[in-house]
Amino acid sequence: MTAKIESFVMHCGEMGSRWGFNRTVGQMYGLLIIHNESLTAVQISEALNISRGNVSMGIKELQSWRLVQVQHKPKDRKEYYSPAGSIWEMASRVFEERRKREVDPTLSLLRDNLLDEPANPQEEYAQQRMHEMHDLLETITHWASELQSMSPDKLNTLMKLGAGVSKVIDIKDKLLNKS
Amino acid sequence: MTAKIESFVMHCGEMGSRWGFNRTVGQMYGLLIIHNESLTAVQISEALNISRGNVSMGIKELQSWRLVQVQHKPKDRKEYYSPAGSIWEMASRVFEERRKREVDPTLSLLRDNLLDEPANPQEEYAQQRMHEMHDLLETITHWASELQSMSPDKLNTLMKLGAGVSKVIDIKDKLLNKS
DNA sequence: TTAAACTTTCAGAAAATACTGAAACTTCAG
DNA sequence: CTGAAGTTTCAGTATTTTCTGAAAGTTTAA
Repeated sequence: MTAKIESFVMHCGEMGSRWGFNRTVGQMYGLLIIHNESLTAVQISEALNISRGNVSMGIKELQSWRLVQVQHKPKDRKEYYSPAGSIWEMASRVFEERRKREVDPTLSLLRDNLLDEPANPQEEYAQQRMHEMHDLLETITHWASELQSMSPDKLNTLMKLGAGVSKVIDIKDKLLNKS
Repeated sequence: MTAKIESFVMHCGEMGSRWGFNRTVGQMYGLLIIHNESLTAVQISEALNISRGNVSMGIKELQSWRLVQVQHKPKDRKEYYSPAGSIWEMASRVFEERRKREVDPTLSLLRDNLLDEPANPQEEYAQQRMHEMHDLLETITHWASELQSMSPDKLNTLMKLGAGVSKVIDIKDKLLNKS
């Protein structure tokens, strides 16, 4: 590993926990991303100086995020790991998985809590706030999944348009009102 | 605290670490959100059964996220804490702070790493990937900040439109091409 | 079958993180 | 000033999370 590659891998380690996994899992993922060939568990454990068992657990974790692929080579029993999909897909999956872990449970708790009638003024206030949270999270989640269903191309156009969408929507409204 | 309120507060605690802070900070924030009046440090520590010192640290943390406000009441030296801003603003701040903590450092590392020429084919490949990551993160960050600068109203319209934006943009393109 | 070449699991150790409570600090009324 | 009423800090402790390495499990070539 050259210095530059190492700095990237170590950075992924440091950021790991902020991205939703732990240090070694972050390093492993970073390594797989910038390495041009798929790697075996032993290669990973040597490159990062971690135990073989830890690599196994880390791969499992990355698989639960749908971020790694396993390959096999002829005449070779080892498993070869590489990142699953393009950079775009990776970002998309991290985003989606985080939504599942960070938002969905809350949405479901809020829904449950909002089912019963408030028993006193304090609960009424609490429910109001929960209602606001629920609606906001719902809207955002729904929107996010719509965006993810768009083609990368379209999405790119949209993003490049930036706050300009607002104008485009205004134009649409005007057209509709005229007719 | 009634059972329903408690369940919400405890949930915030459990989710705390996934949202970027720790259990008690999550609970504290949950409590402040659903409580209709601002609370003193002692009230918080009693409600959550945590030490006074811990409350102080937690408030500091929440302040670093710009999520709590301090108030004072006449004839009273105590500090009263309440959530800063509407639910919308809270979501927006959490989003923004997370971007700062989770994306900005990586963007800056990538930028640095991309400054020097690759020294060998391996580094060349690595830089290609870093370039892709950089561009993607840059685009998303830029877009996110543009969105955040839009008024909540406009943003809401946009979100409700969902994947429908795509059609609106198509229409715009056709109009432009015709002229 | 067997055994070599792998992978996975998991109990216990190590490391990181969070929490307590007492001491230090701050502010302000008298 | 003084001291009462508050807040903050931080060393030490408790808790949680992560990591290791050896044992158990799996797969396959011969």
